[in-house]
Amino acid sequence: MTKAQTLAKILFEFSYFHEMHGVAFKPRAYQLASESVTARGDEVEDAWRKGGIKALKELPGIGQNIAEKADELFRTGKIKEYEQMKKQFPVDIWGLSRIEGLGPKHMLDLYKHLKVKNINDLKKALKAHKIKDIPRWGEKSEIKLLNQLNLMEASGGRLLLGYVLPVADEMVRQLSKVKGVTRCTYAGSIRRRQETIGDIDLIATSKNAKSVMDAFVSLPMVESVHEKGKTRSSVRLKIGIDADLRVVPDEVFGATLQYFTGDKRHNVLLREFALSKGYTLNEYGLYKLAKKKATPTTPSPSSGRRGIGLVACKTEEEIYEKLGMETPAPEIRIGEDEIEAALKHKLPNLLPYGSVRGDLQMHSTWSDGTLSIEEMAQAAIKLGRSYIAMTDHSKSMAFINGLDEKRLKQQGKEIDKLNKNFKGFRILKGIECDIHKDGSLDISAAARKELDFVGISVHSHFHLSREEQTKRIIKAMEQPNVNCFFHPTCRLIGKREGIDFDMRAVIAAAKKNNVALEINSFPERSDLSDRWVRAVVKAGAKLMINTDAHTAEHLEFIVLGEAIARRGWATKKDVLNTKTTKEFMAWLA
DNA sequence: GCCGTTTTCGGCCCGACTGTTTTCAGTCG
Repeated sequence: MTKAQTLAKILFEFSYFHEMHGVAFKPRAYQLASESVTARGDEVEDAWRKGGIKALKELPGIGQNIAEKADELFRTGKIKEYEQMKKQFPVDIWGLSRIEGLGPKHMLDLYKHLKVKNINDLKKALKAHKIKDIPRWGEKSEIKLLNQLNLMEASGGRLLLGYVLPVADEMVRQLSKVKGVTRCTYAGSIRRRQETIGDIDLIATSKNAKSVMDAFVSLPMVESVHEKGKTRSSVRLKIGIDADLRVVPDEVFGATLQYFTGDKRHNVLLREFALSKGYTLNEYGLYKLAKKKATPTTPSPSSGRRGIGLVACKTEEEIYEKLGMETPAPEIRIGEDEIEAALKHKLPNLLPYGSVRGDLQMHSTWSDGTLSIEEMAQAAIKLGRSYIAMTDHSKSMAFINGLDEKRLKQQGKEIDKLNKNFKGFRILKGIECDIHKDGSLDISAAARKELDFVGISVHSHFHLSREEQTKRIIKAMEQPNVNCFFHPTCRLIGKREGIDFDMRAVIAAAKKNNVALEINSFPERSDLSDRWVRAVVKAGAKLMINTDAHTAEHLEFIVLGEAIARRGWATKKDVLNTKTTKEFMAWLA
């Protein structure tokens, strides 16, 4: 954990601690401060280094008291008040809070009655069926808690792509600098851009494998070493997953990359197909078999290295080509119909990374964002966007200062003013408009008409019946001046299942009403998922890829959304915000 | 504990659902 992460965690724990004791207002203050620190990361410590407590107080949500605590942490590595609090309440608040539905009051109950301090204690208590006997708890609460624990653990051990990718990039960067390394990259689920990652697979080519291994096990992000061999090592990373490194000779890089990129099902299908054509495929290359009939044993790596019957190994493209097919992009290697399409040379021309020109969902300090409209715009310009839509929340979201029609109008004036100063960049006046239970919208038709862009989304009534939910969403889509349906399923990976509705009916309604479906790039959301993207593409409806940014750094999530689009076989024409500003405005009109 | 072109003191804006209860506490967004 970086110091900023530690600080964010401590502030979060203070928030829960105060909340469980019924303290007013402090919980929210600590919560906001925690989020503010999380959003800014290492910038917080940088600010402190430059300007001490005074600089810390400049950050939103941080006043005298919290600035002093941060100062104490940065100077001494500890916060006294926090240590005292932990003595009084030695509970892993941070860890337990990952369980959905387990809030501060319940945590206090569990500790007071059953001395539950962490996940392990909780499991024991659940097993002994002791939880239902706590006052105000019952059979159902116990079952629900067990289910939520299981749901969290099912996703546990896997981390979201968006948070693993920077670590993997940094490992590749550092290993590439090691003397003797010719090439280094990641393969596996990261290269395929799966939404969650179980471990990091790295490949390097070098004539001096040992020096690469030495460097690998002593990388700063490594916590401990499982094994260290001549060509393969495995380590535990500080972020809580493993990383494996394989070192091979440079000549066989393509074969190794193909082999370790997977996925498993894709490779099985590909190897079966190779066998049927009289080849065999392993991590050292594609080999022609001597006899027509396939040998039951896999050729040993040593025979592979000697190159007996070697047909291809330098690049992936060479291997796929010798097998008579196009090379499927890593993102679509899932062992379904991609090999068939590759053989027919009918693979789609996937949306290239960097195609998105406009980002159409983001938040400012007008609702729950951390930066002003201008700051968000400047950050978007820096990333090369041509246009953005400012889509703060609507009034139903009162707890985060959602906008009513009046404030929306005021915000529009601010945007008009800002737009006058931009050249080749435009802020669209937008809203993230709540869909009410009955499918009506939170912002009036008259007010929507004044906006450039309207996104609609579900933030309430997650548990309607499938029929009601479908009806509600379609009714919302049929309203005038609606352009995009934001994070359609509302799922949060590892935390919350999506809402239940008839997706195909909604896709059809989207097409009919000219409403785009969003690919929300925020790592926890990744919503729509790759599977639904493919359904949208097949149905001929349109997509938009947005970040849902609440701060500047979030704007960089767009590549994650592009990855989802690629995994869903989307091309440039399927995604509306690949259009130029002029084209996009024309579409809106 | 934070915040301030309505305040340096006095606000901090809600509403639904669930599970436990016969009136409400806890959680979420």
